[in-house]
Amino acid sequence: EDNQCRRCQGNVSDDDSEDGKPLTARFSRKRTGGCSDQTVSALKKARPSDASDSSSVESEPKDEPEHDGRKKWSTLVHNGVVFPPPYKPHGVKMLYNGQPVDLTPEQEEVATMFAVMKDTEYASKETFINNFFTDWRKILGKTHVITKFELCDFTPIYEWHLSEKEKKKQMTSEEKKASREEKSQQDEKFMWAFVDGVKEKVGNFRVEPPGLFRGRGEHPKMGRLKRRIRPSDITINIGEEAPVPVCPIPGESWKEVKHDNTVTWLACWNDPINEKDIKYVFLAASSSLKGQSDKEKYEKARKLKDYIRSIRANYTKDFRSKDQRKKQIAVATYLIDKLALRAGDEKDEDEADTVGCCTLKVENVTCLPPNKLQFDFLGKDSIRYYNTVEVELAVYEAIKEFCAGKKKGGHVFDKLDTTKLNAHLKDLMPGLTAKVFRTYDASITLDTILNKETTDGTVDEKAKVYQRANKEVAIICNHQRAVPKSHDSQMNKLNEKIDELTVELEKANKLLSKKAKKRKLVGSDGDAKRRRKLTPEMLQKKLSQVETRIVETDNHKNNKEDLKTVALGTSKINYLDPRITVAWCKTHEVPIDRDKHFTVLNKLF
DNA sequence: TGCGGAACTTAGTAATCTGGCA
DNA sequence: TGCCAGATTACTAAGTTCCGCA
Repeated sequence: EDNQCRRCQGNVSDDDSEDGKPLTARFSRKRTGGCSDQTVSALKKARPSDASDSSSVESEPKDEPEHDGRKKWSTLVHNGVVFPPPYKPHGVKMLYNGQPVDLTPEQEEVATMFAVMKDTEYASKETFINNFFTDWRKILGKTHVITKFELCDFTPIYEWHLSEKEKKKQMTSEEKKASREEKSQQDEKFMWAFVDGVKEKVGNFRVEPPGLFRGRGEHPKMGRLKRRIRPSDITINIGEEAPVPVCPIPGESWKEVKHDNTVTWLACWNDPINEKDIKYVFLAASSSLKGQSDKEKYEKARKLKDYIRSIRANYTKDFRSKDQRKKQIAVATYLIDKLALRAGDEKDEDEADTVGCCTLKVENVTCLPPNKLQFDFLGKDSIRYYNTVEVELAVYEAIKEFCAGKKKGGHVFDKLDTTKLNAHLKDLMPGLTAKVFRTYDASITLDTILNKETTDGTVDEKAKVYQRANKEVAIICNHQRAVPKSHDSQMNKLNEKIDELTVELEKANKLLSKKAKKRKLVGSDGDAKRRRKLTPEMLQKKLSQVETRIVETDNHKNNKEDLKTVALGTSKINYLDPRITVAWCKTHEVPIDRDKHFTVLNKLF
C-alpha cells in the first residue's frame, strides 16, 4: 500500500528480459494491470554520440566561466496582476440531516468548493474530507447547526453546478466568442510586460483563486482551504522608473513594491497553504529571459557529453572506495546517470512522502541475485517508479552493503544529500548538477532515435519517428499520466471499425471470387445492380484500400493503447532540445511549422 | 557546514482550441 | 455543421538549485 502509485492500484510484474549488458543494455519492465503497461526502459543501448561508445569523438573539456548573470534587466514595466472576481452567492441550499440550511455567502463559497469536487477522487479521501471540514467549521462558527460531515448533503449545490456548466455549454458560438473577446480585452493590459523596452508575454498574471488544496498523492494538507489572496499579500517587482501598477481593489494596497533587477519575477505572494512557500508571477516561456535560460540548460547538457567518460571512470573507480561517503556518491551518481533519477531532496513532515535518488529508503530497493536491483518508490507528484535493472556487480554489492542492518525507513545513502552530491558533481564539471543528467539522457535518446530511424519516407512517416523518440524520452523520465477517461470507449470504437472493415473485406473477397467464376451476376435488388457494375479491377482496388485501412486502424489502436499512460507533453516542453529537432527537420526536409509537433520551438525561435 | 529562504524549473490535470470527418 | 479526437494552453503543485547567514 505504501508504494501504491496514485494513479492505479494495479499489480506490477517484472519481465526480466534484460540482455545482460549492464551499461548498454535495454532495461525493460512490464506492468500487468498496473497503470503503465508500456515497456519502461532506461534505453541505454546504442548511444552513438555517447562517450561510452569508443567511436565517439571526445573533445577536451573546456572550462568556460559561468556568466555572472546577476542583473537580469535594466528596465521593467508591467501592469501588475489580475484578481479573481469576488464570490457571487447562488443561494442554493445544501441539506443537513435532510433539511435545507442557511449559509452566509462566505460559508456557501467553501461548501460550493467542496460540492463541485463530487466526481473527483478527492471527495472520497478521508484526509481531504477531514481537512476541508475542519477549515469549513472555522468559518461556520462554533454555534452553527452543522457539526457532523456525515449529515451533510451537498447534492443540491452539485446539481446547480452541473446546470451552470450545461448552460455554458449551450451558449451559441456567437455568445461564446463575445465572452471570449470581452475576457481577452480585460486581460490585454496585464498580458504584456516591457523588459528593457521589449514587449514580452507575461505567464501567469492571474492571482490564484481561493479553493480547496489539491495536493497530490497522500498529501497531509489536501482539502485545506486556500484562502483568497488580497493586494496586501502581494509584492510587486518593477523597474524604478516605471509607474507602480494601480491596486485594482479600492481601499486596499500592495504589501510592498520592490525594484530588484537580479530576479525575473514581476509579483509574488506567500502560499496560504505553506506560508513559507512563495508563489511567483513570471514571464511566459516564449519570453527571451526564459528562452535564454532554456538555452543554457540544453548547452550544459551538451557540455556533459565532453565530460561523461571521465565522470564514469571517476565513479567506477570509487565503487570500491573504503571511504563510505565517496562510495555512496559514486553509486548514487551511477544510478542518476544510468536511470535518469531525480536528485531527491529531503521532504518535510507536512508534504507527501516521496523520494528521489539521495532519499531512497531501504524498502525502495530490492537486491535480486546475482546483480539486479528492483526499484519501487513514489517519485515527484507521487508517480510510481518501478524498474528492475541489471547493474555492475560492484554497484549491486555496494547497495547490499548500504542497506545491511538498516531498518525500514532507513536511508540507503545515509552519508549523502543533494548538496554534497551536487558539490561533488561541480568538481567534475563546472555547473554540473544531478538534473543535467536527465536533460543529457533525453538529448542523447532523441538524437539517436531520430538519426537511426528516419528513412526516406513521407513527412507523416518522419513525424511518427519524432513521436516515437518523444515517447522514449518520456519513458526514460518516467512521465506518466492517468488513463484518459474516454480511453475505453475510443478503443471500443476502433475495434468496431476494424470489425466493420473486416466484414467489408470478406464481402469484397467473396464477390471477387464469384466474378472470377462468372463474369455476370444476375440479381433484382439495387445492391446487386450496383455490384454488377463493379469490374474485377475495381474490386481488387477496393480490396487493397480496405486492407490498408484495417492496418492503419489497427496501428492507430495499438499506438493509443501503448501511449495511454505515457505523458508526452512534459518531455516535449522541458527535455527535447529544439536544436536537435531543427537540425533533424533540416536534414530530412521536414517543414518546421508543419504541425503542432514542433510548436515548442516557439520558445527558442 | 548546515539550514532555510528564495528563485526558478519541472510536472500532471483540466479547460480550451482546432482541424478533420461523417 | 456539428462532433470528436488530439493538441495546446492554463493552472498550480512539486520538485531542484542557489545563496546568504549563523
